[in-house]
Order: sequence, then C-alpha cells, then structure tokens
Amino acid sequence: MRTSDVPEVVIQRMPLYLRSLNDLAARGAKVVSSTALAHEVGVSSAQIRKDLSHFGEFGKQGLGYEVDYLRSQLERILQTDTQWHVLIVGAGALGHALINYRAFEHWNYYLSAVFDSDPAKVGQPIGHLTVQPMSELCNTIQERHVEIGILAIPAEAAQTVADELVHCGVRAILNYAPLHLVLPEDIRVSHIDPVASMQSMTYYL
Amino acid sequence: MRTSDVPEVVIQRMPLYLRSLNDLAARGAKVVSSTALAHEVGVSSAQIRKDLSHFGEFGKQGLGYEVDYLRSQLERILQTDTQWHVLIVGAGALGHALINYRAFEHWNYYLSAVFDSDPAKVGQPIGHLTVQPMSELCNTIQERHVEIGILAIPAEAAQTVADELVHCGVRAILNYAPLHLVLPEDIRVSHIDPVASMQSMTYYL
DNA sequence: GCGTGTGAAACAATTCACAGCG
DNA sequence: CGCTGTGAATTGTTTCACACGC
Repeated sequence: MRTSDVPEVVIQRMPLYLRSLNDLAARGAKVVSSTALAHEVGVSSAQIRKDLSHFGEFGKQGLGYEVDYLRSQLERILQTDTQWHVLIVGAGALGHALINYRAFEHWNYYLSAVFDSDPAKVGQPIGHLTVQPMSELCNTIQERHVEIGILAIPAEAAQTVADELVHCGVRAILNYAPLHLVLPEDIRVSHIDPVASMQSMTYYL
Repeated sequence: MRTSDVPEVVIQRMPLYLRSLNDLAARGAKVVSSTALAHEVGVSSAQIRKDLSHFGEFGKQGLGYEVDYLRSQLERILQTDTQWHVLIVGAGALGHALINYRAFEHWNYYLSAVFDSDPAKVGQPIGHLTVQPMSELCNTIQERHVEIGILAIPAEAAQTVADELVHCGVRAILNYAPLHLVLPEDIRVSHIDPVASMQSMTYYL
C-alpha cells in the first residue's frame, strides 16, 4: 500500500498497537487475536483488522497475530527501527522534563541538542546536554542530521523558530506552543496542548 | 443543542477557536469573519460556521462575529469561566513542569495538590505546592472538591491510581502514562503521549 | 471451530453552494 | 454587497458479516 492512501487516523492508531504489542511481549504473550489486542488498546477488533490490512496480511487465520512478528512489522512501518535525531528549542521546565524523559531514547528518538534564546540559560547542563545559543541552531541541525524539532517555547516565538527549523532542514515538528503553525505541506506537525485537552474535558463535566 | 448530539471532534476544536479569539482580542480585533478565524486556526471557514451552529447563532450576516461576544460564549460552553480544581499524581520532571506551567491558572485550572508514592519526595516543595503522600489522596479530593486529575506517573501504576481517583470522586483525567485506561463511561479521559505523536510523524519521513 | 481479511452497508464528518439578512 | 447559517452532496471512517484457510 502506498503512503498516500492510508488515512491519517490509521497512522495515529498504529503507535497504540505497537505500544500494546510491546506490553504483551513483555508479559510473555506469543500470539494475540485482534479481539484481545482491541481490548488492550481500547478500539474494536474490526478496526484493528482493517487498519492493519492497509499494510499487508500479518495474521494467521484461526490463530491470530504472532506478537513479535507483528511488532517488528509495525516498527518497520512507523520507522521506529531506525535512529532519529531530535532537538529541543526551549530550556524551561518543559524542556527539562523532555530531556529527562527516558521513553524517547527507548523508542530510538535521540535528543541531540537543546537551545534557548536566553543568554542566562546558554551553557547550563541539562541531563546529558548543554544549552546552546540559537545562533548555533542551523549548524547543529545540519552537522548532526537532525530531522525532528520539539518546540517548548512561548507562542510568540514559535512561528519564527519553526520557520528557522524548517529552513535548516528539519522535517517534523512536535509543537508544545499554543498556536497553529503555518508551514510547508511536506513538513509534519504534531501539536500537544494540555489546556485544550482540559477544556475539551470540562465541556462534559 | 444538547450535549449528546455534538460530535466529539467538534468539542476538540472549540478550544482552538477560543484560543485564537483570545489572541485576536489581545491584538485589538473587535470583529472576525469565519474566513479570518479559519485562517488563524488552520481549518476551513465552513467548518467553523458548522461547528458553531451546534451551539447557536453567534454571528451577524454581512459582518462576522464580535470577538468578545463569541469568546464569552465559547468560555461558557467549555465551562472555562468557572474555576476547576486539579491535582497531579507524580512529582517527577513532568509533574514539576506541569506545576510551573502558568497557562493552567490562566485558564482557570487551579493545581490544588501533588502526590507521589516515593517517601523521599513527600514533603518536598514544588512551586506553591508540597508533595503529599498517596494516603492523603482521597481526603484531599473530597475536601478541596477536586474534579480533575493529572497522571504523571509510569504506566505500571497508572490504572491503579486512576481507579483510586475515580473512586474518590474525580470525573476527568489527563493521562500522561503510556497505556489505555479502562474506566467507567462517564469519566472523561484525555491522553497525551509524545512518543505516539513522534511515531505518527516518522511514518511520513 | 476460530479468527483473519475484506467487500458491502451504515454511519459520520466535511465541503459545497446558496438563500437570506443586515 | 458581504458573510452567516444550513440543507444537500460529497467524502471519509467504522462496523457488519461472512468466505476462506489454518
């Protein structure tokens, strides 16, 4: 199947499947049915079968899916079997938390550098990194082949910094700043906004 | 319109509209058309008009929407015009970042308490809070009328703690732990998973 | 028998396009 | 004339239900 005809909602569910397969493997499961996996992930079994069918036939009729095999296939599809170089812009509390978040490295996302525009923060160590000045942004992206940027800065600066990241070669941005980034179509953007999540929930309360 | 017939995707977009209206107001805009707001938010103008129509008629034909009026209506709908009491479980790097994140208070989400199961962390100050032991969870929820819980703990503990939160009266959970929580239907859950967001992006790279 | 993979059917969301009103 | 609000049309997503193969 070609990239362009897999719906984006499907791509967003694939990581959930991968995560559950990982958990199942850790618990010693060798085989899993779509029904069992569905229960684990919180979706319907038909949805899992349909989603996976976009990429091939991974199961065995009457049996289910081999956990290790399906996991390796999902890792290949999501490209989590190769190393990615990531940088963070913003050395505040969020930047700290992200750098200390071990799950990134566990999933092959290596935090290569952290930047901040505040001269008082430049030079400070955070985890295994040292805060660099914004002037070194482009060089670092190109020298270390950074493909992904994380924006952990206030909204005011985010569009400008995002433009710079893209200009220097970054192709995906995880945006923690509360605004809609306008970027070229071929740049992937994911947006995390805890306040928006809260507001959606309080609607129902 | 009744709650139950407004699609969930619409509810998830409402906070984006509110945020942009806030920005527009800060920039001095008095009136905004669906086209202009759409540009700001990154959706189509028809979608904005359709979404808003679920809740009433807020615009003026030939003119657009009064920024302040629409904003106040969205705040009412999302219930961001009332104070909410929030607690955090997990006093790690993420817990620190969340406590220091001023946007919560700005939007009427007051962090009332932080808990951790690690005795070494109990008693430590974080921002304006002091880390409490898990044994005080239920009492605090009930005494301070906490409606929302944030899980900033490892996946292993998350289901157990979520069950406890719900048992003690919490009605919405913002879940940072990488697993699917199984909870009663009337409990709202939002899930934030940076790794899943990354994995969806690297699919396309 | 069991559970996948998949067309067909049902359902949901988005876009279109325009009547209607200020 | 400009822009909202909204049915109708389109497009997209999920569920159903069953043929097929282990």
